[in-house]
Amino acid sequence: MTKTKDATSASEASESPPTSGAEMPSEAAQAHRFGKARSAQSTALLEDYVELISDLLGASGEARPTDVARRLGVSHATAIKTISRLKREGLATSRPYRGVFLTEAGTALAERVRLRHRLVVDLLVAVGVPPDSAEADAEGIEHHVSDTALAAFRAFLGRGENS
Amino acid sequence: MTKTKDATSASEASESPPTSGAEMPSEAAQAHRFGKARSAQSTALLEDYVELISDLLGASGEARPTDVARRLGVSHATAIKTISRLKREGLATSRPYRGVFLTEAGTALAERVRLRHRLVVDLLVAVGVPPDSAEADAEGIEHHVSDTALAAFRAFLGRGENS
DNA sequence: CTTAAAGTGTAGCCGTTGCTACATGTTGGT
DNA sequence: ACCAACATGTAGCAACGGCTACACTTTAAG
Ligand SMILES: [Mn+2]
Ligand SMILES: [Mn+2]
Ligand SMILES: [Mn+2]
Ligand SMILES: [Mn+2]
Repeated sequence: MTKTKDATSASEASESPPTSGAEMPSEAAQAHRFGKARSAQSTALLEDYVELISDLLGASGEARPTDVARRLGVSHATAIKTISRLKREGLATSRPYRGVFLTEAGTALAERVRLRHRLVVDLLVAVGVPPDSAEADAEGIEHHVSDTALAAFRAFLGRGENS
Repeated sequence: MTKTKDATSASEASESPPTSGAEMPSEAAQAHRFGKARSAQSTALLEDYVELISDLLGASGEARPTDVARRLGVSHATAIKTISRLKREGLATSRPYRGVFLTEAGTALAERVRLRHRLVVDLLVAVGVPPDSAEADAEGIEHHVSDTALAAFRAFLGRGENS
């Protein structure tokens, strides 16, 4: 390697910590925030599946893996694998060739997720986002909105804790 | 197995597609939305790394892998592996034991991400979300806000295309 | 009833993002 | 100059979420 260490000669004089710009949050606080965002990501997929299955059940009485896959834009194999994760986590049930259904926990989650989805879309529209964009962005945003923020959204929209 | 097929006897009469509730979006549109949310997820991590590295460089002149790891709340091995992905994608450079730096592309991305982050926080606060919650939620939300929505946010906040 | 189409399930692959454990390099204190 | 502490890098593991390919079952057409 012949390490020509002296390469660092010119730049080592001014190692001034600028300290000028904006403050950075504490390490602990920042790590906690990033951790929350990561864990939200891990549940986002489950939430989308449960909400979609609930919609399909409500609209046509059944939720077949292929329909779920087509709506999500993934292969049926992927959908089936994720549905088996839903079952593992107690959110859904399914018997071979008989479609997917939601457990009580799954139904409750779907309800919460559906309300949250609508609230997020409504808030985006209320601040001026075009409806199509609002609907598209909400699909990702919804999974990262805390209950605290949801309450604020409701207040802003002039709804008293319902809807 | 002895498949007693007649088990489906009682329930097969009313296979009415309710069709009553809310309309569902078209399969294609919905799949497209979910796909966008998925791809946003895949860049979210890169965005957070780049923004954080930029912050560290601005605040102290250097961004060491261990600092990045502590701020993100992950192990240093994880941080190093992701940093190597940043390098692979042309966003960062680093020489062993010498810290991480951003390429021009990385710097540009960091700038965009920082502005977007601030805009999202400001909008959340403007609609009544407490600052701490706004900051925490923004960390996840930011990665799913389209340029269209950002423009609407700016307009809502009364800022003409800057900041 | 027979057969083709559609749906379902399984297996095996890959890339990403975590982790722990261990090995190696750098640096500061004495 | 030395050694201990710290930082960095590497290896190997696991879970997740994609995919394609193939096998099987159910449903629909004729
Ligand atoms: Mn969603
Ligand atoms: Mn949704
Ligand atoms: Mn973020
Ligand atoms: Mn951010």
